[in-house]
Parts: sequence; C-alpha cells; structure tokens
Amino acid sequence: MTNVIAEPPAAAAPPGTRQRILAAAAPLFQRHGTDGVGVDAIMHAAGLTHGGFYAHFPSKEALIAECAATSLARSAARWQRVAAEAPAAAALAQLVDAYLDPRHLQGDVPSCVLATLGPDIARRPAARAGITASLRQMVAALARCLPGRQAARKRQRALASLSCLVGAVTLARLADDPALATEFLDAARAELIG
Amino acid sequence: MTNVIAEPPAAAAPPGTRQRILAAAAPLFQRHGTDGVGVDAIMHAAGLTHGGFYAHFPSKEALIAECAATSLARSAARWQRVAAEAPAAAALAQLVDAYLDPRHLQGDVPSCVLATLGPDIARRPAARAGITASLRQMVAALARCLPGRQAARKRQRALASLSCLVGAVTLARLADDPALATEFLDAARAELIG
DNA sequence: TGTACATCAGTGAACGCGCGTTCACTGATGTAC
DNA sequence: TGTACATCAGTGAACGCGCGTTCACTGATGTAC
Repeated sequence: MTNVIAEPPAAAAPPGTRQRILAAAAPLFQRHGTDGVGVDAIMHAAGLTHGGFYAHFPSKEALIAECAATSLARSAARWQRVAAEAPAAAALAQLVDAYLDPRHLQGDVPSCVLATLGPDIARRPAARAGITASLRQMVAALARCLPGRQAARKRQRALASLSCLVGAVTLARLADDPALATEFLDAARAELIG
Repeated sequence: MTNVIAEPPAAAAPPGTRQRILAAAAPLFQRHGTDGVGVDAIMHAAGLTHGGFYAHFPSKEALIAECAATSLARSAARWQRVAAEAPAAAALAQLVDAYLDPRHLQGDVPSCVLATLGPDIARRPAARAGITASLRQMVAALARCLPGRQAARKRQRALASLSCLVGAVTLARLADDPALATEFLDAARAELIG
C-alpha cells in the first residue's frame, strides 16, 4: 500500500465466465431479492465456487449494479428496436403485452427489474445511477408508439404509461390472490391499448 | 419440551411499547429495506434494547408482516374515508395529490409501502397475505372516486390508476435525476386528474 | 402506615450461523527453446 | 518432438463481522397483610 505505482488490475478473466455469473445472478436476485442470495449461491448457480467471484467483480454491490444495468439496458434496446420497426399501434401492443405477460408472476420467466427490484435498486446509488439512461430510453421508445400530436403530450403519456406498467406488475406480484393479480394486469392492458 | 401442557404465552407486554416498536420500524424499513435494518437498530430507535423485542413479536419476519399490514391498513382506511366524505372529483384529486407528493422522495416523509417495499413484501408470504385486504379496499375506494357509469369499467380504471400511482412513485425514486423524478410524478397526476 | 413479597417489562451478555471477502494454493494451458 | 517453465482462472479453507434469537437477570411497581 506504500507503493505509489498503480498495480495492474486483478488478473483479467475470460469474458465468458463474467457473463455466466451475471446470467446466473439476474434471476436469483429477482426471485429472492438482492439480500436474499449470497455470492456463494450465485457462483454455485454459475457452476463455480465462491472464491473466484472477486476475480470478476470488486464486490457484490458492483455485481448488483451491473446486473440491474445490463438487464434494463437489454430491455431498453428491445423497446427501441420494436418502436423503430413496427407501426406505432402494433409496437405499443407488442411492448405492453410482453410486459404484462402473466407468466412473469411465476418464478420461471424473468421479469422486469423495475417491478421486481425497483425499491431495492433505488436504495443503492451505483445501481440507481446505472439504470437511469435505460429508463430514459424506455420512456422515449414508448413515446414514439403513443398516439398524439404534441411531443410533450406524448412524453407525458409515456411517463404515465410506464408507471402503469411497472405498478401493475408490482401489484400483481403483491396480490395474494391470482384473480386479483390478473385483474391488475388486464386493467393496465385495457387502459394502455384500449 | 417433554411437558405436554401448554405453557402460558410469553408475558404480555403493555400495548404502548408494541406500538412504539411498530412506529419505529416502519420508517426504517422504508428507508433501508427490510434486510437493511436489524432488530437492534429498530429497538434502539424505539428507545429500548434489542433483547426485549421477543416479548412483543415472535420474530423479525412477524414484525415485517405486521408493519406492512398496519401501514397499508391505515392508508386504506384514509382512502375509504376520503372517498366516502368528499365529492368524487375532489376526493380523487386529494388522494392522488397526497400519493404523489414529491416530499415522499426524500427520506423525511414516510411514503406508501407498496412503492417503497412492494417487491420485498411480495416475497414474504405472511406480509403478502396481510396486505391483500387493504389492497382491495384501496381499489374499491378509488373506484368510487372515478367518473363512469358501469361499475366494471370504474373498477378497471381504479386498478389501472392504482398501478399508475405505485409505478410513478417507484420510478420517481429510481430515477437518478430530480427532474426526471418530478416528471414521473407530474405525468401520473396529469393522467389521473386531467 | 410499613414491610415482605410477587410480578414482569426491559436489560445485556452470549449463542450459532451465514455472509462478504481474502488468500495461499492447484492444475490445466500454452509458450520457449 | 519433447521438456521445462510461466501464467492464471478457479479452488476451498479461513477470517471477521453482524445478524436473529435466547436467557438469566434486574429493578421498578404494586399488592397482601
């Protein structure tokens, strides 16, 4: 520590393993919460032992941040693609239907991090900073799909629509009754795509 | 343990202390997450030492469940009161404005557990079971405030409106930029009360 | 009124456990000669 | 082609710490006589 010359970073690991850890962590965090899974369980799910974790990430906190960021970035990229390629109404229907897919309520299909880890991410500065750009992209993509003439009005509706989507999945996961859960999803869909 | 005769339950504590623990725990859970605060910190905030906790609650899990349940029950009762007493449009405006109050974004004013602890509660069966009745009451109260003739349509809009409220606060807390956060709150307000 | 005793909410030391993190080591891979 | 060596991703034992929980104890309160 007295040596001023910067040491080389901890040996570069092959990119494949890093991605495997991220891929293993994402669904575990979603299902159990970020505090509900340990580094041990994540590495085990990736087919490795826990000791090797720190060759790929400086801390669990960093993994959480990167996990949230890449997960939402992937969603944002897909939204942008759909919004750019499909006609507005069809694109909107496609995004909304995918987001409100009832299979997200079971554990088997990974859902959106905003609805499954939102408040958790909000409390972690690094994670929060890492997702905001994607959040903007998703709003912009939604705005492009919405009807209306004024850009400001479209943006406003996009912000409210995204809120409705995230809230509906949050509440559907919260309701201790499958019928009520489905009602939340159906009501949001009806509100957003008539 | 070999004695079959049931022992009396752990000495009944005065009701005041129990409420103090609940009142101390609620804002801490909201700010730091349920895994981010220990029994020690909660009892300290209530002006007690951690050892006494188990005279009032069987476990931290039980405290979390009761905390979420009573917090949302209080909200539900207020919504029902407002919906019953004020004219529909005024009641809606009052509920929406209170819910989207930007002061909830700072830590000082307690916010709604749905937006601050939603996914966390959803993962805990006891907590989830304890809030569902209040969730229904809030939907019913909102439905009474919304314009429309058919009850089914009003209920549908109430479900979507609650989703929009919860999602807007979740996203506003998530956005790493105060301007974007305010946009989410304002857009939801505009969507719900023109 | 005064004394002895029972009650019991709250105390704080102690427990076992699991977590995040570190680190000396292994063993497979590939390069130098 | 074969041997010796360097590299380094991954291993797994070990660490310190904080957490949820337990429990023997304290000391204030109130009741019995």
